[in-house]
Amino acid sequence: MENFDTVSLSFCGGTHNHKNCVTTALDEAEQLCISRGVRLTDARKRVLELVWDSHNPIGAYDVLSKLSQESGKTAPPTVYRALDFLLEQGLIHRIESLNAFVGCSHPKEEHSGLFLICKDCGCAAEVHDAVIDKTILNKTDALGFKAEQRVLEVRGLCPDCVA
Amino acid sequence: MENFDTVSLSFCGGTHNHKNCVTTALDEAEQLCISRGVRLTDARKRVLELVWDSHNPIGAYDVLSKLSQESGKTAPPTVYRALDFLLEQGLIHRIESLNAFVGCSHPKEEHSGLFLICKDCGCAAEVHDAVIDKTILNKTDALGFKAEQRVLEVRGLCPDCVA
DNA sequence: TTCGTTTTGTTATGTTATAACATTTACAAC
DNA sequence: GTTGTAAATGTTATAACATAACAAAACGAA
Repeated sequence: MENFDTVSLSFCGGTHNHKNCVTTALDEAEQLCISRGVRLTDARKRVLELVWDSHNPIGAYDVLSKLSQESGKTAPPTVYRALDFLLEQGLIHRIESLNAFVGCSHPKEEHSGLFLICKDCGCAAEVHDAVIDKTILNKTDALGFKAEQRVLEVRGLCPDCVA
Repeated sequence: MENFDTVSLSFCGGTHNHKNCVTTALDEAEQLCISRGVRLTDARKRVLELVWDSHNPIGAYDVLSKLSQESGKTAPPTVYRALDFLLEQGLIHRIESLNAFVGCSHPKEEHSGLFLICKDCGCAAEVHDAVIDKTILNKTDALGFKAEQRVLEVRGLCPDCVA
């Protein structure tokens, strides 16, 4: 497995051209879906783009309203179905504590990230740490619990908002 | 800090008299609220009892319907207010990935648990592990993120359902 | 007993998510 | 290219989860 000990979505202060992130993510998604033999339809791609466009985690109904603005009346299932597809393919993550979604920048391999959510600016960074993964797995194993999915979210203040 | 490296709510198969758990928890809650100078009113106490009575995590509206059965018409804010109070006092935990609540058996000290949630039987065990706490804190500190609250939930199969 | 605070009641509404079924689209087999 | 089938989308309705706002009651200190 590739080394993921990185902050994949930089904190809000990180000066990066988010447009590039989006383009790259969409291209990767396209390739990935082809290689998996699944269809990244226009609707799904557009939802993925809207999720990425929003720098911060975005709620399903916010995606819905943006979609409605550009395409006329749209109903919740349209959005939820696209989101479900994207979740299945690992192209986005759901932040449980926010009921919101963020793009994933390394969807190739299955993984559970650690999400650092700033209560002040609302930004969310996805972090990976093999030690954390191992530590938690050790614990669940020791208890005879067969772990399948993990939710790990930390709420607090990002470096920019601490300052 | 007391040693919490234990499974505080046993897995569903654990043969324990749950009624005792409930009684003990209610007594403790009573004492704790007195010592903190906050009021564990009848409504709050009853909600706490209902949460404990349910061996598995219980949703706010399930609490509501039980409350309505015994006390006549009850509205959501009644339940949510009680749940909020109990959360503030650390007497219950919220499971984000289930939108549900569980009693906490060691509310004296503030803590963030690890919740093991069985997708089969629906049981949830609260576990504590200082190494996990430290590992995660190390990571957030290293990134300059000031952690305040943590959500750590693992979904899978409990020992009984694996077998 | 009076006053201010906390708690509860009540009504309404906001937010998040899915069920169920009709229609359309993609695409492989012929 | 037509046709059959599966996948995807459209559409309507509703379920599930949560809070805002204001009125009334209960509590407890002065």
